[in-house]
Amino acid sequence: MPELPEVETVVRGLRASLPGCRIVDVRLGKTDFIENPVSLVEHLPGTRIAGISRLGKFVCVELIREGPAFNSDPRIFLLIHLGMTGQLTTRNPADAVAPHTHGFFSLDDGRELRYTDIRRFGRIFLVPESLLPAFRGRLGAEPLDIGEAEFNARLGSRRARIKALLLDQSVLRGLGNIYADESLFRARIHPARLGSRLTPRQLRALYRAIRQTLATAIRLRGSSISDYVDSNGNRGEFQLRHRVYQREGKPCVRCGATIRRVVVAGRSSFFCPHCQTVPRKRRTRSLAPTK
DNA sequence: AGCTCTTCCTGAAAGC
DNA sequence: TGCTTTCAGGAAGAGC
Repeated sequence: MPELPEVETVVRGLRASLPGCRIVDVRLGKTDFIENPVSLVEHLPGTRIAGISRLGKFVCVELIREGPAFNSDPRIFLLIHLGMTGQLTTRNPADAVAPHTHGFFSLDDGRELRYTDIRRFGRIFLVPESLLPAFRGRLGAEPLDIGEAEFNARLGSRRARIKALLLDQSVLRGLGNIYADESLFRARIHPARLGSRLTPRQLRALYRAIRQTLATAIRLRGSSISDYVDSNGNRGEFQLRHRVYQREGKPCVRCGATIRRVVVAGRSSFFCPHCQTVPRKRRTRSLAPTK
């Protein structure tokens, strides 16, 4: 499933060849996951791709409407969330169309940008430039940009479980189930521990673990565990480095204990019960000698 | 504030 | 063998 490293890989691939191209035609299949399909067909043809970037798990395509009619607000942003099974690839029109392909964006150089999404958990919508800051404001901080002090403030003050906080896109933007679990393992923190119960040392370890995990995953072009492929249709390799994710019942690479799975924040959470100690239940003072 | 449950969707895997 | 059921999960919304 595409999380920050996968989306970053897709974005880098698209950035290598799309900027400068003009969108000449838009065709859509099923549109129940598209916020306003008519607006795509109306507004995209004729725009030029000025840049491709990533906002959390969103691919952000910067488009410029050229011509005198658009002097006031010429810039629009096409936001694409890949959901669970979304794929964004550049193809030639003659290439076979993969099943569940629901978006075709024809380019003036003859190629086609295609959106494929088996489960249609993705989202596609347009944001005018004037509304982009508001959209960005609803998302949390970029995990690779945030400083340690702000990281501590955002996570260390919260009484929710750390796993829930890592998955909450309004806290940090871009982490999903894989990288949350992998980062917690590397920081030796149990997923059910409360943010406010983390020690300064643990917060530091987590901050570093997230950065290191994401950086390595980007270097290996993401994790391909089900449908993920990059913009050229290639799979990533970070799934080979997973230490806990989907490794229930297997030995911990660090200590040999058996990896376990629990549900935290409604999500499967894989962890090593030896390396990531279970938070202690709150104790009453009954342990003190009664006399 | 934060938790659980539900909804969306499909295909893989488990169950019978 | 083949059909049916269950499950996974990102995000949003409801209800507690």
